[in-house]
Amino acid sequence: MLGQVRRKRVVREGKTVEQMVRAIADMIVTGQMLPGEKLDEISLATRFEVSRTPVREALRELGAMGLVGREPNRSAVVTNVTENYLHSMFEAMAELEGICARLSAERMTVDERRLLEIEHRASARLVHQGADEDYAAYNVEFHTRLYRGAHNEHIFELVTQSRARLAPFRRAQFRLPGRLTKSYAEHEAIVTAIMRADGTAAAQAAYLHVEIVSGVSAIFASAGDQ
Amino acid sequence: MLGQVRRKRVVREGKTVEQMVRAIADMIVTGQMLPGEKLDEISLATRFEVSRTPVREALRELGAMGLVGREPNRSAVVTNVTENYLHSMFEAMAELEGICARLSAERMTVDERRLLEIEHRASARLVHQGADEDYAAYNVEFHTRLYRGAHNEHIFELVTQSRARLAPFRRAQFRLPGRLTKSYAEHEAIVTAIMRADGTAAAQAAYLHVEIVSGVSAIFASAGDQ
DNA sequence: TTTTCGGAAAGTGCATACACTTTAGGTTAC
DNA sequence: GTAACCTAAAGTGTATGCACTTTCCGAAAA
Repeated sequence: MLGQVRRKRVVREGKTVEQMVRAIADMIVTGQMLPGEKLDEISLATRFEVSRTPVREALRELGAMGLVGREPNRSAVVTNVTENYLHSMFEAMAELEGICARLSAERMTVDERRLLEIEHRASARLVHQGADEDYAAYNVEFHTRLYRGAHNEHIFELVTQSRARLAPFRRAQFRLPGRLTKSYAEHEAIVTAIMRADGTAAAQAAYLHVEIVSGVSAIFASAGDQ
Repeated sequence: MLGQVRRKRVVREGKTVEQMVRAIADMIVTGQMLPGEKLDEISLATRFEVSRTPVREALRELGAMGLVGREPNRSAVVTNVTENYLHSMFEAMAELEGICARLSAERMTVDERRLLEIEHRASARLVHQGADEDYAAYNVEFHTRLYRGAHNEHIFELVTQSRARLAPFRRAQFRLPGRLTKSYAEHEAIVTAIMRADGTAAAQAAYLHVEIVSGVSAIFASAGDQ
């Protein structure tokens, strides 16, 4: 059974690296890999059953995305930011979400508005059930809707990218008692303003919402420091 | 003299890829390479006197930065965006600069404010001389000062990255007659607002400034389309 | 006991090799 | 003359090899 190496698809679709990037990014964003953890090329190569070459390319891309840090001649490391930088990311997030909310209030189509409101109302059930996992998933969707509603591709990319980078540091915010209910109320303010096409109010409500999340998450972030 | 291959530094500082990224990015941003142009790995490898391996990593990174586009089994291409996307980038830029200006108005130290004003006044000379090259260089500095003045690292990164991606499409704006003088006047409005610590006015002035640049540059962008 | 030093083991950086894909001409069929 | 096909050349995707660097650990020195 020597050399029985199951040649994975010999057809070249050029997707190997992309898949690895997604897989690794997901592990980082969902917290299966923690800030500070090392990512050595050989282990990853073994894990994904490829050679080091595509692994290196994936790490390079993750580095450019800001999810891992790289220094010459040493292993890539899941990005761990200073408290100061973390704060700047939350602030940036608040500003960006504010912009998205304002633009959404001004530009969302009738359908987009309707869907936003319907889904928001529906999320009340999750709050009452105290289903934090499900609410967290809904929450991601809610914010994505806001980003899309701004009808600006580049801003969408910026805010999405920022959110991914921030994700490893804001885990588990909904486990705090009462946070679910408050989050719902904050969403309510944003939705209402958007339905009224009141850009200023929407921006303000969104900014406040992120600022609160920032405060809640910071606790967890500092707890995870080494 | 066979195999006389001038071993480039045998010492591994791990900077090869980084240097190439910078070099290529610079060519794209300064317009030595135009949107749509192909970047084939072999030519680049020859040009930089390295093998394809580091070239590929550099291209991967440039791809993540948004400066080149990549598709499976074909050469990397200098990013060429749709008019729609270009518009979204300009709008994002205006929003981001608005934020930076507002935060600068609120947060710049006394020294930063002083320097901003002094340099701004000094740039009047370049305007009178009609030195568009030099003014363009100063202009980059001026905006960088604004980005830094916001005292937010992440926003600085976002806006810097966006500016780089936009650069290939806004070349030569200062060659339009009268643009230099108008640009100076717009800067003046921003500087004045910042000196007065009037965040709202600064944001508004900065937004307007970018919006005007956007209009001016769009002409060139569409002229460069293929 | 702690520090310092040496050297093997583990890991990164780049070159090279080769399989596979796309591209570009030229040739044949219509 | 044009369209369809075929094939060689050019180019990309990944594996492998080797030089170099970092890391780790045990032995010697303080």
